[in-house]
Amino acid sequence: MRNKYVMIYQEMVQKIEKETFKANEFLPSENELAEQYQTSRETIRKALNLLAQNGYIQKIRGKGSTVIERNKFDFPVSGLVSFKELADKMGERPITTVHQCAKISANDFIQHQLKLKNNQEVWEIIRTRSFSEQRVILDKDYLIANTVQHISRDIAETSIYDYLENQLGLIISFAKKEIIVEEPTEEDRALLDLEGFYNVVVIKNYVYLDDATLFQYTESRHRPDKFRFVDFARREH
Amino acid sequence: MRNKYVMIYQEMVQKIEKETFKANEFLPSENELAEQYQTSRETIRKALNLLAQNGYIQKIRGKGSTVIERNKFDFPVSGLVSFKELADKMGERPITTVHQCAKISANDFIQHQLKLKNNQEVWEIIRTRSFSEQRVILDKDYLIANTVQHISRDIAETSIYDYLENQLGLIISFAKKEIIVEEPTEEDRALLDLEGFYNVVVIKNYVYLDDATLFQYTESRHRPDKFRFVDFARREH
DNA sequence: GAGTGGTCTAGACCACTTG
DNA sequence: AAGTGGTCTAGACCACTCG
Repeated sequence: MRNKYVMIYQEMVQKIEKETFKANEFLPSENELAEQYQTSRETIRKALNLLAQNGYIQKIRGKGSTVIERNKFDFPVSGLVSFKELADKMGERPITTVHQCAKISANDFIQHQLKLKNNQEVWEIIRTRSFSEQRVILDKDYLIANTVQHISRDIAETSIYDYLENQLGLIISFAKKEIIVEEPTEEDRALLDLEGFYNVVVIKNYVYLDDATLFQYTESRHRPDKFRFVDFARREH
Repeated sequence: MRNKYVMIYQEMVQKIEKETFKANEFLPSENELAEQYQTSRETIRKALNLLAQNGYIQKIRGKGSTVIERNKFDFPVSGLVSFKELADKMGERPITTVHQCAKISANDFIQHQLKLKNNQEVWEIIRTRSFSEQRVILDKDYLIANTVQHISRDIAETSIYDYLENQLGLIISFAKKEIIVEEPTEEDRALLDLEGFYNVVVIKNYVYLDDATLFQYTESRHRPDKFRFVDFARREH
């Protein structure tokens, strides 16, 4: 409802998903779109750039913008998408079990990850996710207690992000992720169903707010058969 | 030498890396930069948007743009970066061994991956990468022969991408990646040093040209201890 | 109220593709 | 030559932060 170019972007996403604009066809030209939407060409171009960034269209100089064929299920949209997010989109909701949800004094490891001074407090939340009765993902979250005053078990069971963004009004701006493979720890063995598996895939996630402060460190530890990431990336030139 | 905003972007990247602009400090305002570079504010904004997208700066409304602290070694720059790319940046160049480099008729699997008709030809290139005398990465590349007429063993040994972009003038535009963990195949066991390992990490990569045509499918198969991906991602709002 | 980044405009010139 | 997307401009108004 706010920005014109975001609204145009969203409207065009709809048209692509509803196949008003079909894959491999050309969109109307920028001048035509500017006319249709009663706006300037630069505003249309902002909308088209969003579409291109998110893998909906490919712009071709001198010709026009074509709709990229996308496999709805394999490549849901833009950017890095984890197994849990993919499962959510498919309607397979995991069962979440909260093992720990408490304010603690950060240990050395967490101090280092979150660049904290001595004895700062953090919320530690440890959860497992089960699909078809198998505990396959272990999520360990650490949030700086100065920024997040309180988290209840209920919130941990539903959605922390929803709480942070919609209740507390925090704005998450960017994240740095690292993906590696490790041997399971004793904790992994205890909390996940790892019989017959020799590795876990670990996604380390450093989350920043809109003032560029680091406020959360997360480790998401996956059983390897339930790990899958997809990514759409434009090449830099 | 080309676009003003790209030149400004590159110049500012230099200044950030040389710490003329230091982490957590504010850049000059957009108006000041427009003045300095003798250009319009919109052009400056294009440069700043590139910096923001690539994780160099964070823009804060009403305040200014601050330089994001980046761990040079852990998070080299923007987007998804693989183990091999990370190693390259560290100056640890792997030794490449070419096992196969031939034009073949696509089998069912490759036909499906590259969405080919019957009996189309592809270049099949199979290579291993060794670090410290250990063969840890197996790269299997398939390129549509209509687009790429010829590839020599020499090219496969050095850089295919350099050849495609600089010699053939192909423009690679975007890619879809999928990362999963599998049990090693017999081929993996034969070509990699996998003693004591039970998994390989597989990165499937679908590469598209600037006219949005799919022209390459790659599988990069990593020994799990030599797999590492890092990613910088902005959150969509 | 002064300064910041965010959006939007109307117009210009360019490089590229196609008939 | 006409149409396309790519760049650039100079100016406008807005929402936000901070003293």
